[in-house]
Amino acid sequence: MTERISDAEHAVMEVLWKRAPLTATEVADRVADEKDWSLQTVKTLLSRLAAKAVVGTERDGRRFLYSPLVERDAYLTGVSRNFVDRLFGGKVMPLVAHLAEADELSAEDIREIEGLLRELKK
Amino acid sequence: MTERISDAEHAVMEVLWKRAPLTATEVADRVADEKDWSLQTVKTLLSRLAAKAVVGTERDGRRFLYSPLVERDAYLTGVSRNFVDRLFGGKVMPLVAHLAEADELSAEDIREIEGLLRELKK
DNA sequence: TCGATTAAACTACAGGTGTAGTCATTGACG
DNA sequence: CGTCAATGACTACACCTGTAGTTTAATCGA
Repeated sequence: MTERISDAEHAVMEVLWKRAPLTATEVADRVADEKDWSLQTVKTLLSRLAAKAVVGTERDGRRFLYSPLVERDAYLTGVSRNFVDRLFGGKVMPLVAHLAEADELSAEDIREIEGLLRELKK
Repeated sequence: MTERISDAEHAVMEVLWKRAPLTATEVADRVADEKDWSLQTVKTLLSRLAAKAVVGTERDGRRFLYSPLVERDAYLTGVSRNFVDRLFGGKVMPLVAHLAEADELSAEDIREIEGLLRELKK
C-alpha cells in the first residue's frame, strides 16, 4: 500500500523524480515554475512527505537533501489502478473509449497506441 | 468547470446515475450494497451534492426526490481529463503504456482496444 | 387526538490538505 | 566576536471529507 500523496505533494514529487537529491530551496525553485508557492509551503510539503517516508532525507551540514523513496513508476501504477477501478470498474477499455468519444484522442494518439499494442502482442 | 465530487459523494452519484429520481432512503438502500454507511451519512452526502448543484431536488410531499444534474459521461470526461493531465502530461499514450507495462492489460483488453481504435479511424 | 415514525435540517468532530507564519539554531561574513 | 541570513522545526488555520448524532416538523396509524 503506497502512502497517499496529495495533489500539492505530487507537484513536489515530480520535481524530485526529475532530479534528486535536492535541498528544500532547490525544490522550491523548481516547483516555482509550476506553482506560485512560498518556500515555507514547499518545506511543509517536504516535511509531510518525509513523515510519510515517501521521500528520504540525508543531512548535508546544516540542511537536508531530499530524495524520493517511492519510484514514479510504482506510484503511477498505484494511482492509475485505483483510478480505473473506481471510475471504470477496473476495465481500461471503457476509459480509452471514453477519452476517445470525448475527442481527447488525436489521430496521432491512436496511431501511437496501436503501435504500442502491436508491440505488446509479440 | 464541473464541481468537485469527493469519493464518498461519487458512490452516491453512481446510484443516482443508475436510477433517478430516488428518495434519500432509496439511495441509502442502494448504496448499502457497496458501502456500509448509515442513512444519516447518505443524507449528508446528498445535501452536499445538492448544495453544489450536482444533484437536484424535487419536493414530493414531505420528502425529496433526488436526481443527478450532472451527467455521468460529462463527469467521467472531466475527471479523466484531469487525471491524464496531471499524471501523464495530458497524453493518453503514456497512460496506456503504463498500464500495459504494469501488466494491467489482458490480451483481451488489448484486442478490445484495438477494435475500438479501428472504429475510430473510420 | 396522540404517540410513533419518518424525513429533512442542523450540528459535530477528527483527520487531511493547502498555504503559510514564527521560532530557534547555526554557519558565514565583516 | 557579533550580527545576519538561511534552514529546519513547530505552529496555525480555514476548508474539505468521512462519518455520523440530535432536533424539529410533518404524517400516519390506532
